[in-house]
Amino acid sequence: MAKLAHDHTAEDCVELVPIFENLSKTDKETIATLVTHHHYKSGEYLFSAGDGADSLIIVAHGQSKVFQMAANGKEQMLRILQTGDFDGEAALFSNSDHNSYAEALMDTAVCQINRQDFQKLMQQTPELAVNMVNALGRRVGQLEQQTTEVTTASVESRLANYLLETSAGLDQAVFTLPLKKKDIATYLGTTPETISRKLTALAKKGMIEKISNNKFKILDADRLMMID
Amino acid sequence: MAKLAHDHTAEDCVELVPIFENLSKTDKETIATLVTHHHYKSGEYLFSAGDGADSLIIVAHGQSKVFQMAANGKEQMLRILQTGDFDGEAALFSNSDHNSYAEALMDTAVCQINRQDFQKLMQQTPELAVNMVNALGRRVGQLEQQTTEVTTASVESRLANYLLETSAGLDQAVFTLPLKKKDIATYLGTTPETISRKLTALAKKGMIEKISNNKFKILDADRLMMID
DNA sequence: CGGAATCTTGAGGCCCGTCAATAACGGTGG
DNA sequence: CCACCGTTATTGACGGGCCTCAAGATTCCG
Repeated sequence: MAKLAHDHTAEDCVELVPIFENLSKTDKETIATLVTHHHYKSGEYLFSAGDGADSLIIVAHGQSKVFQMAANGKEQMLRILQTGDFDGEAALFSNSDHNSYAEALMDTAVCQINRQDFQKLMQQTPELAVNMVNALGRRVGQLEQQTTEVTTASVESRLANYLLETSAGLDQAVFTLPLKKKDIATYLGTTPETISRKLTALAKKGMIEKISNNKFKILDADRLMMID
Repeated sequence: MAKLAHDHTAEDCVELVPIFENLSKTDKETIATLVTHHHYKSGEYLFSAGDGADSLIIVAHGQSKVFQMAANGKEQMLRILQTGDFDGEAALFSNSDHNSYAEALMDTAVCQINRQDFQKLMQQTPELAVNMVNALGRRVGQLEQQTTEVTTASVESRLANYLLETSAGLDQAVFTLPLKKKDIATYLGTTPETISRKLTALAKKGMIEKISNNKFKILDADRLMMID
């Protein structure tokens, strides 16, 4: 069989994912047998609020956004799922529904493990459970950070931090924003118009340089960090 | 020894706390030997940002608030620790520091378990690790909810929800707010002045009745729920 | 190349934060 | 029990940050 870009086997999934790290070879093989695969094209939904949540989802390849929809129709993005990330705390509890949506931002391959299988796995493999505890602990920390920033810092400050993090993650001075302005906006709890305005404001102050509408260069990281 | 209000033994702690539920008697006894106790008076700090985080903290009795301090000096409350709640995802990782503060709102008794002991416990007792995964999963859900509300809903709406939740928790029509306005404010991501104003606004609209400055009665729960 | 989606820019307004002064509360000690 | 003082709450005036609405420019992708 030809090796294609979307050709992922169960073993790939298990190898890729941090929560399965440092498990024994036999454990990994067991897990591989329990995993099912799905592919989603850009724009398709991995799940929607109200869907029954009966499995843990792991992103093997690609990128998806997870967001909630408030009563007034506003979106709030909660996180971007990258390769190796998982979602499904909801899936851990019996009879719970998703309260958020996950939409593929590009073609995305995911692995799923059924709730019951996963619970059994954790019972049999304490290492796995400990890995989960660590991963969830990290996530709690991130969310606490996000909550605090969104309520205490100005949009300009949040945007500056976002730019710094993004460029650091991509590890290059000139970088392309990986998201549309609308998505950046819901991530930072604001609107596309405001993002647009603040970006030109930062450029005018000489902290960043605008190469194209979604390509930027950090000019003065120190000042970006100090925006109130 | 006389039985005093603050007279809690290690067994009490283990019995009280959900994450130790459905463990075997011998497991619980083992845990009891690993636990140390501390008492804090109202206003004292259980820990502060920057402190080394080397143990998991469990509230055996009392109430404490956990909050972060933003760069500009603003507080953001993250949660209230009640009897049976624990904090310390930070404590799960080696060499990590607390990034938040915990202050006792009343006299509070806590149990602590050393990080290494707790990690070992989870390895030996998969049940415990699974309980932790469930507790952290629930917490992730709460935080996602808090993030979404704080960015998408108006202060009036957030306050209305807070009143509904609080009265539901206390299970009585007339209820006393368990927090000072300043604390409610940092919890909802606003200011005491705004809380004050919104409360009188809600009263003026006939949705609540103000009995005293911190005693209220819900008059129209349906309308409270529908505030945009 | 053409249409749709995204982005930009402007004008206007409102929610809410800030500052400040007064009032109410709560605990303490005489 | 009351006077006292620090903390907390209330109310007003004001301003600013950001959202909304709308129109035009640009980009994207088939």
